[in-house]
Amino acid sequence: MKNQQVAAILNQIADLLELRQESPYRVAAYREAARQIEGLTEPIEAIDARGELESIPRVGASIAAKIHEFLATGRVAALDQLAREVPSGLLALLQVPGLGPKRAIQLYRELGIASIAELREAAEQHRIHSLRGFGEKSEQNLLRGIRQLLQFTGRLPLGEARAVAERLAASLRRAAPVERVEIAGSLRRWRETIGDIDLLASSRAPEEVVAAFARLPEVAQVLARGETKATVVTETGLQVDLRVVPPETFGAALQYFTGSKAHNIKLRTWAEQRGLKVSEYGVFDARTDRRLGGATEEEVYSLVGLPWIPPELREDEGELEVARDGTLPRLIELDHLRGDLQTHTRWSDGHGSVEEMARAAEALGYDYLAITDHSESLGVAGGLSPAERRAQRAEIDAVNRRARVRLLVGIEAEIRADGSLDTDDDLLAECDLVIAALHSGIQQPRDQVTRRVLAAIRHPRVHVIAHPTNRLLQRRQGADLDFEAIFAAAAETGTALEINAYPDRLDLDDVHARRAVALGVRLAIDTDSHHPSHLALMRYGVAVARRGWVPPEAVVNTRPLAELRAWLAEKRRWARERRKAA
DNA sequence: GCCGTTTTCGGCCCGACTGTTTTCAGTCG
Repeated sequence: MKNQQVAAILNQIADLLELRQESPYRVAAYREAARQIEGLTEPIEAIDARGELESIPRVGASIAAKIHEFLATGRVAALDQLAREVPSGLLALLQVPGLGPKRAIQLYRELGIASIAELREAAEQHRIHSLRGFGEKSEQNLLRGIRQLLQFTGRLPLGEARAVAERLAASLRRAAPVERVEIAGSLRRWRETIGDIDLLASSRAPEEVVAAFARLPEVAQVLARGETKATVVTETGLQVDLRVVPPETFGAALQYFTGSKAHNIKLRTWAEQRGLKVSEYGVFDARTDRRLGGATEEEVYSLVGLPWIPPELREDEGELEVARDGTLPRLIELDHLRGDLQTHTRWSDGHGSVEEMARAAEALGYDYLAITDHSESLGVAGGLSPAERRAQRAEIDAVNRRARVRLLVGIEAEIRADGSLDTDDDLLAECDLVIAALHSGIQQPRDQVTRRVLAAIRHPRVHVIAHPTNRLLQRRQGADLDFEAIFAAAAETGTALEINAYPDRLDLDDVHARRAVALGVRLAIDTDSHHPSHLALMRYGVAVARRGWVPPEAVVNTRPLAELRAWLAEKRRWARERRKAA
């Protein structure tokens, strides 16, 4: 699947066009197309083979031809041509915060700077401040931008950023005269990785709020500070933007700063067609400039003729269109979950006892909890031998006799290199719930690794496929699975695919979850807890599901225990019927 | 370069902050 490579090439063309100071709309066109392709679940090779590249939104004849050329030859002549005209190091300069195409070009033309190293050297030798449009401050800012780039290049996983943002918001509520403080930006949309934190506050005394924000102990450095907004860096190198607005415009501001950019552009364009103007200050009559509202987000959407749209959907992936048609999906919520289907205890590599896990589940109000310690072959994770598993079952039975929550006897079995499971059928038969997972050989070629997962899906005892790709966010690429085949088999057999809520995994991701549900696949949202406190991570899995337009009825662990058991029995019925047919 | 319940051509969201300037360009989100 070459989708990410194609997207990278289009983004590269956009960068080069920007450095040549081509039309910003042309530049944006390439970036928009790249974004669309990043979000596809289907391999772009398959779309190209059908001759349907132009059916992808924002891909027209010109970009389609370049994609086709790349897939056929591995090169794009237009890109090679551009690359010859623009020194390669200039692209790297655009990564420096605060340095855009105009000044990057100027630095190249006037000082011959074409790499980050040369930029740093020139700034340190004070050769930049005398250029027209630059000054002492610009020179220092460039050095600071370089440091920031080198120290903190990647994006932060959602879980870490969320924790920092919630702490900062709470500190600000205590330290400043604010009515409200909310997390906005991609964090409010629960994107899986976060570039920076956006906070929005409402207050009658914005300057006091900005001042208090700049003084928070978590703040290491203030990058910019005005009357109503500030940008700071935390001790951990994370950038945080605060914006302060009066209460009557809070809704419009929250809507605006939540994004996404693409969602807002379309919303504003639609508003304009209705004779309205939408900004972070409210909704206005375009002709008279009279303000029509904006105290709440509901008001903003309503004035544009739309119902309120949940932040997780605001990616311009069709949500505005279904909102207009009155067919927004009903999304799953944390409260819908009745239990957790993947957890580990001290018996394998977890850190809590069966009893402690049960208590934690009861504290969350769950009806049931599956204990799914690793099977024997996963030695690194302390997998259980058959004898240990029988001893564990006795312990689970004992806890079940006194606990309010119902513990299910489960197992996380390994999918071996040949697609078989590492655990005997009779042991699987003793379990209430069988989860199968890939932990090794995930870098196998697409066909091979897909065949293994398909075999597990078709195994008569398997109920759930855990973390299907086994990716680790920003650390390990997941398996290159043929998801169309996986979804078809999962739908046919009634096997659930997991959305693993553990913040390092989030696997399935939002895009695949949406496609799976569209094809009738059932999902399970599990925390994969290795500690009683991990059960609370469920909200990250719910966020992925919501971003994937997943309704509660598509998720098996929203069901009451009796209905969950009925679903568990269905798979065995499917297997029996299949045997009969064969 | 893309796109169309205004348009197949002429648009393409809109405002804050910084640092340099004496009214604004560049950058960012």
